[in-house]
Amino acid sequence: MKEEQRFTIKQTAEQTGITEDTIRYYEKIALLPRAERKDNGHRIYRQEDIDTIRLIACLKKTGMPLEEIRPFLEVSVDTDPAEYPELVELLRSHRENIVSQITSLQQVVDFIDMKLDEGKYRRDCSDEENVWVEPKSKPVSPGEMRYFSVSAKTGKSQASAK
Amino acid sequence: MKEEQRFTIKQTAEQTGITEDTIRYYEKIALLPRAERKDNGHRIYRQEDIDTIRLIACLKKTGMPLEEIRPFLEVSVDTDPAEYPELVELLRSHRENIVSQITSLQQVVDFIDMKLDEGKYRRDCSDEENVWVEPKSKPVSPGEMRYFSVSAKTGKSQASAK
DNA sequence: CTATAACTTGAAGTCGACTCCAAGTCAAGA
DNA sequence: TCTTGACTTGGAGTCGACTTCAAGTTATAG
Repeated sequence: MKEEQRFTIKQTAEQTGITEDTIRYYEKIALLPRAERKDNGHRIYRQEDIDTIRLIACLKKTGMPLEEIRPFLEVSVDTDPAEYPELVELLRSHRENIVSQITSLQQVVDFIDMKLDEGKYRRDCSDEENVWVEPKSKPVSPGEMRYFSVSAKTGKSQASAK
Repeated sequence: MKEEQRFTIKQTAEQTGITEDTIRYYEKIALLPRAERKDNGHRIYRQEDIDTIRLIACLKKTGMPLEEIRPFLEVSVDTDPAEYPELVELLRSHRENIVSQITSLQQVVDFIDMKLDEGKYRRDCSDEENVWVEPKSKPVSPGEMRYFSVSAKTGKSQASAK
């Protein structure tokens, strides 16, 4: 009934944006489970594996080191996290981290906005007992930061001003 | 009229959360300008320097590599960025990066929330042609992500479940 | 039959960002 | 005077995360 699609490592790399080498590396350090092999020894991946790799990529983007990603992969497979209270704690705690990271990022955006539309003073950027400059303009153009939908622009800009 | 306060490297480290070694390292790679010295050769820092170091810390938190931070420090001192159009471009472009990073983080928060309040399915996390699971709960408890004020909790949680 | 492409493996190399070390200077206290 | 502490320097070492390499296998195309 189900004819699940299989992918080569190359296709997988293309779909996830993670290089073949890196995928093999993740397998080597057991971040990914040992992939199934064809008779000739070549790795094969299914959609599920691709999702996992994407999740890794996503967590990595948030600056999470590989070792911290590990437990997330366990919880993310099929488990009901309620059965693993320590994992729930982990999730909560990382959620806090991320929310605070978002705040941090938001401050940088504000800093940039401030610079962009006046370029005068400058304030600090600590997170304890935070004294931030008064937001005289928009905190972040509210349309741009709609939580969902990345607005199909390729997103990949790499600072490059000579 | 102004009696500007000076700080030792130790005090500076304490105030910024960056270690002395790292501060010296930043000076070594010229991310920070060579600090003034006392007669005995000891470094001295003023508030301005501390602000700069805090800015570095803040940008680092956003995952920006040191080399990319460099141009930000130039613009951040006293310059009106309008005079440096390439810097304006850099700022805009990094702003885009960050906004997209925030979206990415937001997705992780959503993933976690989803896991936390059901732990059933699992969706991917790519940013091109993004198919995200329907947000059945709050996108991120809206109070928590108030752009300003990190709500004086120490913010420093480090995943640690045995 | 041979060459090319797509993979495999284990091991070594690279790079960014620290982090540590050894040796030295200087000032103040017991 | 000796010791302690806070610093200085240059250089070496570490660590995470790749990235590259060399050598080998297998499948298909010319």
